[in-house]
Amino acid sequence: MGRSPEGARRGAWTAEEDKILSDYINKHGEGKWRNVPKQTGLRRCGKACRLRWFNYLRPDIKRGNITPDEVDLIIRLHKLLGNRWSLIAGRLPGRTDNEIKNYWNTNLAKREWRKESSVCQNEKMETAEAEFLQEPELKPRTDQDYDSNVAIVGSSYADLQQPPLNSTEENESNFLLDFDFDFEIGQITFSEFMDEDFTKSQLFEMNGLTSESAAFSSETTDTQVNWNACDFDKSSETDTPACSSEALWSYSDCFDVTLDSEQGSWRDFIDLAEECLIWD
DNA sequence: AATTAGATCAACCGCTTGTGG
DNA sequence: TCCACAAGCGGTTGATCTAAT
Repeated sequence: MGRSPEGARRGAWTAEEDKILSDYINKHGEGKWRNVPKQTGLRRCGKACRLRWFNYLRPDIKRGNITPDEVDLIIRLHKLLGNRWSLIAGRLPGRTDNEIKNYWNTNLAKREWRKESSVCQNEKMETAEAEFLQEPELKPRTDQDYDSNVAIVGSSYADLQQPPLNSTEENESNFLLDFDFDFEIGQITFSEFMDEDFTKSQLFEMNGLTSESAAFSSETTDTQVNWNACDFDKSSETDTPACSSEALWSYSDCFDVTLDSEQGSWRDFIDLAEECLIWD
């Protein structure tokens, strides 16, 4: 869609316009936004109607200040996802992508930038490297953890932080710095996700692929993984403790994560996963 | 009280993606 | 496979508010 059609009103919405739009959506449901102005008489383009509904009129919109918990989550999600506001908003019930984007640009971006710039460049490099290479701190599992539906991820993923056992210095570096994957999950358990999807050898088996260097993909009934140029090899493991969590991780969006020294470590990713599990 | 600068956020715009014929 | 249309997304704009002078 391009510019607003000739004659369409622009600028702030009036209470009357809001009521007309709300009444229409409540009666007919969302969708067919182009029809909305025609059928309601609103002098707004369909796109503007959609935006107004999603960002302001929806009944489940949460009003009021962003809480410290939400701020923390936004920062962590942004670290992993970048400016993918819609994805970030999807993990903050009642918040819109526009709201989060505005909040980031007016509050957090500057704060994060100041934090970043206060660290000496050399120090920063050392810290990032140290964090990246650090062993993950595995949380002890307790009954309370299960009761509160907090997912505790076991040591099955700890191995993911390790370079391939037979790695050379060169591909170890690639593993740590250039690991890149896309995945799309319908609804699987976290243990399935961790134990199955991250096993390159299994994926190769599933696809009958043999080339270590080729990009490859796997499709099962509920999981799709596209994995590129990964040097990870888990096949040499003899004992992989099962992940303790049986919580479902429901995540229907395509979730792109690039794990490199700039964006974060495996630990960041696992932290994020835990956040998701707590909500679900 | 008036002016100005900076902050905020709703709304807009252009582009991309998804879908159906 | 192509095309047209609808929907979604993220960057940007500009009106309004607020604090400082």
